[in-house]
Amino acid sequence: MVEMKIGLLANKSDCSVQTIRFYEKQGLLKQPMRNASNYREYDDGALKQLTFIRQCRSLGISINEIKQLIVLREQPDKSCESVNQMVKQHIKEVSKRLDELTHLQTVLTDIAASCSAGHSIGECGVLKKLDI
Amino acid sequence: MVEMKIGLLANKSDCSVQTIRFYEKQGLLKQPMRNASNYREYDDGALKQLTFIRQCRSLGISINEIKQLIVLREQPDKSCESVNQMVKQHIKEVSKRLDELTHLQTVLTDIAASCSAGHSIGECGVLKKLDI
DNA sequence: GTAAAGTCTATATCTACTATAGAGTCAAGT
DNA sequence: ACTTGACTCTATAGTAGATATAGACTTTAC
Repeated sequence: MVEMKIGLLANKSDCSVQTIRFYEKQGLLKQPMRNASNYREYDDGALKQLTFIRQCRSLGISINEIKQLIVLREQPDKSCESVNQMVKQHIKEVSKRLDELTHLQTVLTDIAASCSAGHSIGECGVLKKLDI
Repeated sequence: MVEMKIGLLANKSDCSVQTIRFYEKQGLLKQPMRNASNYREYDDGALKQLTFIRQCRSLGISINEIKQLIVLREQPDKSCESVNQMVKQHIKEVSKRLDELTHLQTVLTDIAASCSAGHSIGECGVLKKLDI
């Protein structure tokens, strides 16, 4: 398929129509051609670009970082050091978040276990734990 | 200490001054007394309340849920079932997020490992992986 | 007396979307 | 031809949970 309108692109990319327009406004997707009715017309290149964006987003790469990656991709001769740094940084952040959530899980589980027999707010073990 | 101004409360509660005012506007903290200069004057009860709020927030409990908890706490005779439900729900969500992040970690690690020898954008294994 | 630090309100900014209103367009069915 | 529903358009507002800023006032320390 050579051309498609925004709805079909949304289908193909598992991305809502509004999000596509949002990415365009953010400068992640370049402005597509418009047909006689002012409808956006996309080609397969746009689908590729959008797929790249979604892949990055699913990895927790921010919109600003994606912008940088898009610029970098146009300069094949430059060093890819910053790309590696970005990925390593994300690994660090994810590790940190994993640690936090793991700890949170134990705390929440402990709190849940303290539900007392009476089941009234006044003697609620859960609320007592929340109160530190 | 019987009374304190917002800066000291912020210190004691590990919470910024702006955040305290924000919680007040959200209805989590009741409006404190004001001194002659219109400065907020807090007592230890406010500190306790704020500590409760921060504890809940650190557990991922939303502001709206905290509002509900605050209402519930005033009714000691009612059932604490909804409190338990809330905690259980959070445990579920944290579990889900942990799974997601664990998967993300493996994907990111795999991508990082694909950094090729050349270290140029053009042959960047990392960027190639991002391109699906 | 003056300067720094603290406080006040109101408003804007952040991230990444999501939702809505109101208008225009297009294709299928009757 | 007409209508109905699905699709598209723009512009604007809303979400969560803060965080930051501007401009004015007050207090505190020297």
